Amino acid sequence: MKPTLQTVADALGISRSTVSNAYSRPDQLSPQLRERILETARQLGYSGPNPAARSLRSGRAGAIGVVFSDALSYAFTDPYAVQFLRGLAQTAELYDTGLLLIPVSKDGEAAAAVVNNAVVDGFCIYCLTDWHPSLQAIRARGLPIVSAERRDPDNPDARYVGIDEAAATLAAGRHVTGLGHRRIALIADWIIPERETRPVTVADPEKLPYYVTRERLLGYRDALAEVGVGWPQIQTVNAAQNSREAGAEAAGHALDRAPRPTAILAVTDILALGVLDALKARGLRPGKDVSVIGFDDIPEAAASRLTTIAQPALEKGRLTGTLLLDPPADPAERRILLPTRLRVRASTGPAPDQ
Amino acid sequence: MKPTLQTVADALGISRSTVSNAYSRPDQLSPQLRERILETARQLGYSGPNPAARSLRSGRAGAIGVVFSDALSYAFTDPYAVQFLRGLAQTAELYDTGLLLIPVSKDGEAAAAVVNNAVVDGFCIYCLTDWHPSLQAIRARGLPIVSAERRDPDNPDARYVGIDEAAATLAAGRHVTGLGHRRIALIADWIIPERETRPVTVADPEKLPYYVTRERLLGYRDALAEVGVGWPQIQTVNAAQNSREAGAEAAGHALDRAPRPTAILAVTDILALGVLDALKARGLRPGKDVSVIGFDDIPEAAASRLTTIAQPALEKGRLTGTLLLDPPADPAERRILLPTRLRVRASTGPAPDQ
DNA sequence: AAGGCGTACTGTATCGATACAGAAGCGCTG
DNA sequence: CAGCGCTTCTGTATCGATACAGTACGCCTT
Repeated sequence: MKPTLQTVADALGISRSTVSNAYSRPDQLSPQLRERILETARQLGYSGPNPAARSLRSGRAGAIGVVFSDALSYAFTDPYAVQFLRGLAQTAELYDTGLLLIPVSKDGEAAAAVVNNAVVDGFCIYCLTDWHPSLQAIRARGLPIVSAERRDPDNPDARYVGIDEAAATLAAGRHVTGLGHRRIALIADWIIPERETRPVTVADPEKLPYYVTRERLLGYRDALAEVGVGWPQIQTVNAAQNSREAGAEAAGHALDRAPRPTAILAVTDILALGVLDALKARGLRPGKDVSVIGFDDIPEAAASRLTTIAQPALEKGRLTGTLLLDPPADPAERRILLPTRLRVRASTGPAPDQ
Repeated sequence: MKPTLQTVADALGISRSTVSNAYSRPDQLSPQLRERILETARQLGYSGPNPAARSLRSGRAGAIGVVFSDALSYAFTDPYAVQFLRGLAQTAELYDTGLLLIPVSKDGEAAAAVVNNAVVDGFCIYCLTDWHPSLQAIRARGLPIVSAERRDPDNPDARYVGIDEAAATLAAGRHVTGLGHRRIALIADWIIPERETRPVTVADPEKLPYYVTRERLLGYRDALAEVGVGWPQIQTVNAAQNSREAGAEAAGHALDRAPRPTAILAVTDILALGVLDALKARGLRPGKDVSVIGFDDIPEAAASRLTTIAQPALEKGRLTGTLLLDPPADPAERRILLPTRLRVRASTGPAPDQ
């Protein structure tokens, strides 16, 4: 039989409450008694209050849940996501809090079940499509939620840390049009719910379901519209997932078609690196024959000389943690928009003469 | 007031147990009643059984704890660690289980507190020095433990997934001595408990406290002994941490000393990449002027043409998860040794004539 | 009609702690 | 020495569920 608080209390002939205080509120008893209690506990092999019981009674969990729409393992494949998580972890550490990574890749019922089972004090949501079934499960829990992405359209007061996605790609788009590019392809994941890499026709980009993809494409749309390139003239290719391979395959669809686009704009660096791979495979020179832009400025982007939009991923993670664990009193400070910056490197250059 | 099981039961005039069964054991009641219960719950805004209460009563937590000795954020910086976690996450996902990342960077008491607060069904331990204070806290919890590293010296029956570290570096060391190298420097983190980058003298490598460093260095020692190079002749440099920068700095200590070593063997790829940086900074050619070996075979290793020892990190993670969540009945199968492979690339070559 | 059996549901004990109100002890004041 | 306030400890109610034994009842045997 595992020892409990009661076991220790009985061994010393004192009250259970006092033993509890020895662990949780050292100021409530004399140091001598506390030391005696801890010593006795050690001898009995009692390892401290049962976390589940403590959590039930106190209402605190000592962990925050991190919910990802994709397979949980995705969290570890994208350097941007890794960087974000690192920031979040840094804050969590400050507050002696654990990070519970929650997989929600399954169907609705299973996803909700996992969310409902999580012993946490709050949720950080991240890369969730607007319609994801786990979202309503998360809301139903009634715990604090911080979006690491966007203002909650249903609840404008909800906390979030984000960037102005559309403004970022607007600037990048202007860079490209300024270089004379007019024949342009856009590559993104989650344009369509299906996981297929293929050209798609998007009637109205405002209606795209996944926030990040939608906003970034809208920024590019607006930049191109400024120079008279209408949305229907822009080729869009869906990538099955956010991976280098999918990016390369998607780029293939754009490149192996005449006339070839002079610029390919991807919504993430991972996809853009795939585009560079596709160029290389075809003997095309980035920034000369075809210009390429990514998003995130992951470390590999600099090494590959990829023009991209930098966003402060680590800071985003840190602030997300702060909003969750120690939110500022002023509600206005609970909504944070971080700056982005266009990083021009060798992968963009003047549009080639045709 | 948040609704509870009782609220729902009262609303329907049925027993609390039945409502509980509707969620946890659907086979115990008729589908019609179950549907009515779930519907009522929905209307009352009841989001399912409270996880802490459920966990307390049932004894199950639906999460496994992952404990790191270093700052929690370290988990996300080393590609090897990331790969391992990915594998672990894949298995966790199969069992609808979350992954609780536990920071144990603090002093003993704080580290133990965090471990004792974790609502988990088991622990995966990983990169913990043998003496780490959280270790005994983890053991005291009495939950299943899987080491992602090594056989537990105190309990040979304990589950683990590991590799034969010493055999791996023995093979790598023979590769180096076969190329004629005799003047050799070893670079490792955790040779000494202090976080300082500097040359150190290790009287007896068998006594090094950190398992991985110890075993890998012992393999190299044995390989060198085979060609008559004794331990005292080998230069050892401690790296303050497992980072590229520390690797470069450590390599500096070895390189800026006459006579210069012809081979530098590092215990991780991250450190070895730093060594390559240091060579570059000095105009030295890897594999010609100085040979370099790493360990892990992270993706960057191939890109940098680094000779290294590959270990199946993803598989290690997956199997660790399986041992924790669904251990094989046969105890012998609970101890797994995975294969490693020497990957010879351009960073090693014949020892230069002097 | 008595007996047996399976299904569907109920009721109570219990998981292991914390919250909170209250009691005891003790030194100090006037 | 009564009265007060402080510190230290006690005792009971409670957190929200699950386990498990037990009841009720319909249906089939014999």
